[in-house]
Amino acid sequence: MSYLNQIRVRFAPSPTGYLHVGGLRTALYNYLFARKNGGVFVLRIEDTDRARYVEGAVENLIVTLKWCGLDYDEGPQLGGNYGSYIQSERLEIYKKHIQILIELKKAYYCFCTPERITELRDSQQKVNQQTKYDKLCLHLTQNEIEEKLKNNLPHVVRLNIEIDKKVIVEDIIRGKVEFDSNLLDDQVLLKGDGYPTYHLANVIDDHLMKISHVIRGEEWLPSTPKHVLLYDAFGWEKPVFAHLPLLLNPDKSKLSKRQGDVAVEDYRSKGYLSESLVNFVALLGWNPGIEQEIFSLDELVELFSIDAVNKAGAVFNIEKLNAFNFEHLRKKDDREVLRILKDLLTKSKYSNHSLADDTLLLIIEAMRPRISFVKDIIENSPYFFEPPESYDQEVIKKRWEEDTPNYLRTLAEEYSRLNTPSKDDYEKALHKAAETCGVGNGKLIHSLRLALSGVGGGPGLYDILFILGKEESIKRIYTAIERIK
RNA sequence: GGCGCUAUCGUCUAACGGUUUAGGACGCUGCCCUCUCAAGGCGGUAAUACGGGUUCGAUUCCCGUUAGCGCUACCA
Repeated sequence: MSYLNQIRVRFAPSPTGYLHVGGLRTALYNYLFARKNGGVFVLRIEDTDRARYVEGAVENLIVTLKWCGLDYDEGPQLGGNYGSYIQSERLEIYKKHIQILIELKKAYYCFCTPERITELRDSQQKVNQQTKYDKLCLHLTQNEIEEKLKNNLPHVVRLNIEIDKKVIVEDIIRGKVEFDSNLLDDQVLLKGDGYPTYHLANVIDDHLMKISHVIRGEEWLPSTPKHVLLYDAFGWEKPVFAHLPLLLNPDKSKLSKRQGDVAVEDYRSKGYLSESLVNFVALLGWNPGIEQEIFSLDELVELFSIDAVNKAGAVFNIEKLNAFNFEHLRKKDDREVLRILKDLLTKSKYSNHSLADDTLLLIIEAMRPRISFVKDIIENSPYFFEPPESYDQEVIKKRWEEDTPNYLRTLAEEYSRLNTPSKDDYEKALHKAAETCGVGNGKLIHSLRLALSGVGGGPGLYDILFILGKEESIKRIYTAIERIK
């Protein structure tokens, strides 16, 4: 009877300072798998590399995960029955287990200096051999080992890989993958500083934390046979493996910093909605087989199936992410967009604007089909927050004629007679002014737009008038007459 | 170099041997709508890497070639 019948998965990042989008995808698939199957989602921090530790990284990771909506059931700050969930706090556990391995002769002390290892590797490389430790220290006698240990000689502990063995990795996504043990290196399990390597720590923790499914990136596939050997050495039941396809740069290499943003935090600060990022990343390597593409996190949980995950890597395509953001922004509640907009305004040069929420809501309504980001409201239509600083030359050339000032004056006079006008009133008054001038509406419409906004495009003209209000609109008309040409 | 993984439009993908003139989305693009810019509606563009098998029939199964990627640390 398996003791892994309760579904328990984990996301096990190392605290390097930020959450990589590839990491987000891995975390998301783990989360979706757990939620879909009534399992438990564990967060575990793999901080066994002291050199790479970044202050505050764990806290940041948790904040970012939370922003994405991925709440974990056990982990740092939350606790659980299998803690600690931070590997640097589990050193004694690893030491205890490494002793078992040594007694079993599945692992052995190695006193070789880093220099010797480097030399060995170099010489192997020179003759195009695979690089591998030569098991020199495996042949030390018990006395020699004890002597060296007594003298506190620096050492590591290595996995003793058996020769001539076929190691099979069973993977949900890729099927059976076979490795020849003769090609596997005697991996360091316990480092000179007493910390375990990933290989040792992840196997021990996954076992102790009763992880049933290891869902992680494909870059781990080549080292999985070592993990399998470790499970076998301990006599432990193996979890089910699922190696996810990689997220790729446009040039198809593994997604990296050099070719754009990779931190979830970067996308967050650029104004992407977490829903968009999560939705987009979910569809990189998986899809539910229906034509719908826009999903909430809950819908993803409902639809998710680990069996449907693809094998091939997927390019992280910003253009499509932007389209997802457009879609999610359209679906977002008015009040939430308002909250975001007000927050952005506070940080902008319009921080002392005096627009009421109702007016901002009108602006949001007018701009929503024209933007992919909330910040675009401020960037694309600054005229809602301040009078135009300049007027688009192209539009002037095309729409501003000799008689335009006269038409606009007539229009302004018409508008000044209005009393708390509606959009409709603005339109009717414009028609009337055009008639008075004996010209088509178009002669007024385009030049009026230019006078009000300084540009040639944007929301409906009467929407702009209504949002700006009568006084401001008239003021802008006269200003434009003065300033243009 | 060795080992491993992968291979459908430019990109993300659908097709779980036959319902396929290979479907959708993004991008690009044409038309319509229209006070502009968008949005929206209706179209268009563009793919099974190559070669062998298996089969009555291969995008789908097998083998090889090629290409891409990953791993090859006392990093994860």
